[in-house]
Amino acid sequence: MPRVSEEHLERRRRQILDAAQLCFARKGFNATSMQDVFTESGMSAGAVYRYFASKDQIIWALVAPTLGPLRERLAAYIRTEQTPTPAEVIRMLTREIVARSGPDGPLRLAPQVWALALVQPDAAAIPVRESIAGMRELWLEYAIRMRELGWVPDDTDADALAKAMFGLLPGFILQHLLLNDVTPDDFARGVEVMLPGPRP
Amino acid sequence: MPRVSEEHLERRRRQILDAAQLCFARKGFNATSMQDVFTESGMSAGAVYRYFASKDQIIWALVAPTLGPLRERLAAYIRTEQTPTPAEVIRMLTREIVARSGPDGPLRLAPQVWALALVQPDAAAIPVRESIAGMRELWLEYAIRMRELGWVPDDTDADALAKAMFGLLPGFILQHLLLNDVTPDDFARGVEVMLPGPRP
Amino acid sequence: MPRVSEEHLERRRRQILDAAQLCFARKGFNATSMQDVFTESGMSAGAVYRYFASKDQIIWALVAPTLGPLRERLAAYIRTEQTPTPAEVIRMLTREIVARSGPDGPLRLAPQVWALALVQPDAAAIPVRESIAGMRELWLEYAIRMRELGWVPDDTDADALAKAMFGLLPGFILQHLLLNDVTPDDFARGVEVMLPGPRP
Amino acid sequence: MPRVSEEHLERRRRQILDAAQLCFARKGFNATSMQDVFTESGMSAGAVYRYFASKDQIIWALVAPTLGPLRERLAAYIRTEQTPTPAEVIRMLTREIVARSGPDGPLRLAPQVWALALVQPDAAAIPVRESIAGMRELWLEYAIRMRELGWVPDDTDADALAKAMFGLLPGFILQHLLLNDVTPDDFARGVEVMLPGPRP
DNA sequence: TATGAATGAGGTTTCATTCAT
DNA sequence: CATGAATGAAACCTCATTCAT
Repeated sequence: MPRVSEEHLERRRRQILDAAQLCFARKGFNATSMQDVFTESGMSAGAVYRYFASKDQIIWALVAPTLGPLRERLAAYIRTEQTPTPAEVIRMLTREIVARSGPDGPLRLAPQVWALALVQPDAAAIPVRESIAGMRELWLEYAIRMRELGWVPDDTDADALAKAMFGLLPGFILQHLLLNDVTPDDFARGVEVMLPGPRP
Repeated sequence: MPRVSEEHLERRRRQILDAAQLCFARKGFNATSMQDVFTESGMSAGAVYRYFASKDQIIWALVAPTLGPLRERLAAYIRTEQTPTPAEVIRMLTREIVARSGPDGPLRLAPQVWALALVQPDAAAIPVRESIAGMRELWLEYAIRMRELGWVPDDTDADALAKAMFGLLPGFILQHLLLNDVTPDDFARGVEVMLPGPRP
Repeated sequence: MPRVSEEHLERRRRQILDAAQLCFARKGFNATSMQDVFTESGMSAGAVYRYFASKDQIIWALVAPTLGPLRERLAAYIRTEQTPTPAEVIRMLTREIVARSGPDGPLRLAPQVWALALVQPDAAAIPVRESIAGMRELWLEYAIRMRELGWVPDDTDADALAKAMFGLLPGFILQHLLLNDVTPDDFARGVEVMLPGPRP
Repeated sequence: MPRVSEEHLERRRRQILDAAQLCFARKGFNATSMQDVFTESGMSAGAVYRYFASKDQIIWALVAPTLGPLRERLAAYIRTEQTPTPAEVIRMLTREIVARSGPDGPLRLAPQVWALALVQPDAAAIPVRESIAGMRELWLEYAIRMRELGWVPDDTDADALAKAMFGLLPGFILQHLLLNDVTPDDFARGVEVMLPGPRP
C-alpha cells in the first residue's frame, strides 16, 4: 500500500509509540522485548523497523513527551497575570502528573528515564538533563516573581528556592506511582503550610 | 561445624556486593552482566553463585542498604532533645545523601531501584515500598513534633506536610546525580525560606 | 500487442543490471541488499521484481557477460590469418581484462563468480563451468595451431599446454584486482620469456 | 569442566575451525549459518563464541592457513641445492594444491577468500594481499635464480617473469576445483613446453 | 570449596519478496 | 505498469546459570 499519506505515517509512528509506552510502563525498558512491541502494536518486525531504527530510538522518542508537556503547562501557568500561589502551582502540576500517570501515561516512564539517564554515556542523557534543567528554570522564574511580590523575604536566594521547589515534583511522582496514596490536594495542602502566598 | 568461618562467608558476600554495587552504579542493573560482577569481584562464576542464587538476589540485597541507613540517621536526628529545624534536617539528610552518592555509593542506585520497583510484580517491590513508607513515617513523626512546637499552625495536616517534606528528597537526589549542581547548603537554604523553625 | 516497446523493456533490464553490477563490484553479492539495487537503479522494489524474479536471477544474468565477451575476443584474435604469438595473445587479453575491470566493469565480478560456482549446487554452476571450458577450448585450438606452426615441438601435448596457458588468466585477474601492480605489458613480457613465437 | 589444559583449548579451536571449514567449503561463507557451524562442530552457540568473537573471526582464522603453508613449501623447494626446473616446481606445488583441496581442505576456500578480499574494506583484506604478495616474492627469487642459471636470457625481466609464473597457480586451482579435469602432471607438462630447465 | 567451560533460550535486527493501492 | 509499505523467517550473538572436574 504505497504512496501513503503523511498522516498515515504519523499514525503508524504513534501506533508503535503507544504500544511501546504501554509495554515499557508494564515491564520496563529491558524486560520489554521487541517482540512484545510487535505484538502489542499489531505490527510486524519489519514494519516497526521501518519507522524506528532500533529499540533505543523508540525509547528516546518516548523521553521527550515524558517531561516536555509538563514544562509547557508550568510555563503557561506561572505567567498568568494573577500569579498563582505555590500551593496552587503544585496542585495544578500534580494534577497534571496524575492525569499523565495512567497505565499508558508518559509519566509512568519518568523513573525509568531518570535511571536510564544516570547510566547512559553523557551524550545520550543530554535530552533528559536539559529537560530537567529547563523545568527548573521555570521554577527560578517563579521564585523571582515570588520575591518581587513580597511573598518571600527580599534577600531570598531565588536559585536555592527554585531548586527546593522543583525538588518536590519527583517526590510526588514517586509517592504517587509507588505508594499510590498521595493526592494532588494532599500535596498542595502540605506545600501550603510550607509556602504561603500573599500575606494578609 | 562449618568448614569456613562465618566471618569468611560474610567477607565474601561483601566482596560480591561491593563489586556489584560499583558495576550497577556505572552501567545499570541491566547493562551489567554477571561476567562484569565476576571480573570486578575477582571471583569465579561458581563462587558468586554459591553466595547468591541469582542476579536478582544480588540486586535486592543492595536495595535495603540504599535507603535503610538514611532512615536510621533521620530517626536519630529528629528524636534528639533539641528538635532540629526543617532546614537543619534537610541539610543533614542531603549531606548524608551526598556522602553516599560517590561512584560506589549506594545512593547512586536509588533511581534504578525506584524504576525497578515500578516494574516488578507487586510482591517483589514490597521492600522498596516499605522502605519509602518507613521513611515517610519518620517525616510524619517530625511533622507532628513541628505542630507541637508551634512551628506550624495547630490545624496543620501533619500527614500532608510529611508527604510534602518527604517529597523533597527524591528531588534532591535527582538533581544531585543528574545535574550535579545542587549542594546541601543550597537546598537547605531553599527549604529555610519555605519552612522556618522556631518563630522568634 | 505489448503495452510497452520491447526496447523499453530491454532498457529497464539494463538499468537494473548496471546498478546491480556496480553494487556487486563494490560490496559483493551478499553484502549487497536488494535495497541497494533499488536505490542505485532509481527503481522501486516492485519495478525491479517485474524484470527479475529474484536476486539470484540478477546475479546469474551478470555471469554470462563476465566471461563471454572475453571469449569472443580471443576467438577472433587467434583465428586471424597471421596467428599472433602467445605474448601477443596474452597482451591483448589482459588489456581486455583491464578495460573491463573498472569500478563498473564486469570482470570485477569474476572472483565472486568463481566463488559462487564452487558453492552452488552443480546444476546452477553449469554456465560458469561451460564458460570456462569454452574459453579453454579456444586455447586448445590455439595450442594446436602453435604446434602446426612449429612454435612448439611436434610431440607437444596440446591439451596440457592449453590448460597451462589458460591458467595464466585467472592469475592476471587476481593480481590486477587485488594487488593492482601488474600491467598487460608486464605480463606479456613475462610470457614472452616462457613462450616464444616463431623461431628465427 | 574448568581448569582445562592449553591443549584442550587448542583442540576446541580446531574443532570449530574444522567444522567451519567444512561448512564454508560446502555452502560458502554466507550461506553457512552459525547454526550450521554449531551443528557440524557438535558444540553449542555459547561454546563456539567463547573461542571466536564473531563469524568473521572464524573466517579470517581460516584465511591464513589457506595460502600460508603453500608458501612455505615453495620457499623450501626453490631453495634446495639442486634448483628444480619450473615444471618441477609447478608439479610440486600443484600436487600440494590437490592434496589440500579435499572436501575439508583449506584450498577449497581460496576462491572465496579472493572474492572476500576484493569486497572488504582495504584494511581487512591486508592479510590476503600480503599472502599473495609474499608468494609472488618467492617466484621472483626463483626467477632471478633461473636467470643466474642461464635458463632464461640474461636480459630477462625477472619481475615480469615472476608475475607470469605466479599467475599460473590461481588458474590451476580454478580448473581443478571447478572443472576437476586437470592433474598436476597435465599442468607440469604444459609448463614444461613453456619453460624448459637447464639447456642441454 | 572453587573453577570456568559449557549450555541454549531468547534477544535484536535484517532483508528478499509480495501485493494492495 | 509502478509503488513502497509490509511481511516474517532467519540471521548473529549474549548471558544467566549449571555442573563436571
